[in-house]
Amino acid sequence: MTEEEKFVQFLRNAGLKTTQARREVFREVFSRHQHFDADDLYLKLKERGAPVSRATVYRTLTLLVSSGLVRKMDLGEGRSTFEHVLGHPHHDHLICLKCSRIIEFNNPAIEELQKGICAYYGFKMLSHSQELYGICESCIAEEESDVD
Amino acid sequence: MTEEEKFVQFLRNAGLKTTQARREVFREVFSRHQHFDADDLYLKLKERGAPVSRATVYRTLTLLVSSGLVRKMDLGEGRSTFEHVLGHPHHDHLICLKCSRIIEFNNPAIEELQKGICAYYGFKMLSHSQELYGICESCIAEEESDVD
DNA sequence: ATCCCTGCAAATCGTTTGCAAGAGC
DNA sequence: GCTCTTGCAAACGATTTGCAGGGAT
Repeated sequence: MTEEEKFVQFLRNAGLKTTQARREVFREVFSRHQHFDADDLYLKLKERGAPVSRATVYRTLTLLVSSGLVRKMDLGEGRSTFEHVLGHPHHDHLICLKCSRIIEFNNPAIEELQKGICAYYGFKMLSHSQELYGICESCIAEEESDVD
Repeated sequence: MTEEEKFVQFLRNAGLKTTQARREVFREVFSRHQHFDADDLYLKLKERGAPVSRATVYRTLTLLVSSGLVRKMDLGEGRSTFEHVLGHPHHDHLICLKCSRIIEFNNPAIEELQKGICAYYGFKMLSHSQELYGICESCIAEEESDVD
């Protein structure tokens, strides 16, 4: 079953309708393989001639998150960041404070340690987020050459 | 040097003034040993008879963060969370999604692994945040007894 | 047909800011 | 006294929502 079929199925199960606007948002989300925010999506849809109101973009993103096809993250800075889940197994982020680049990483050893911490506190972990903030390799190189 | 003296010194160095309002906010922040948000502070100050406007609470929190005496965190849910640094060496959080309780933990092994990840990507880490979301021990117990 | 959806604009919420009056040095 | 501060209210930016008209089943 394709991701789009899964979404349609999700809508059907929830007694919701498969509308043109929802399809457009869906396609825009799945055409990207980087992180994005609601406004990125809104602007891209408008620019590509499939305008959907901001309200609908937000409403559809909420549905996509409920369906489990999209992940919503809070990487600081007010707005929420999203990414689709397909081909994106769980990972955490390195976030460059200069250029805002986001690098994904996955470290099973850390995940194991997290489980141990939860066990210690009798805590049942449902999800986690881990962001390392700093300066990425290319920005460091830039800083070194630039003598501004 | 006490924390308050450090704050006064910070203000002085920056050519800023040590006002009554700033002292009040400072004291309220340092009288707490849990996490809080700007509005908690605003309300507590008003209730305790040392009212300071919300604007000033926000402005002073910004100063406290710049001075390094207070840490600002984004634990999701819109508002920012703060905590003072005194006696609070670096730590991460377990956050209960039912009762909002926050448990602090510190795991040097994880920190080491993070450093390794950064080294791998040539990334210079300046700070990090790690939050494990789930259900805390007491809420689990409650769920088991309650048959609602 | 029925009920769900959409766009719009107004409403929210946390936070920031311009401005005129007031307090620190 | 000069300058930094404050409180107020308006401004903000992201997100949500009420409503009336328009589509999907």
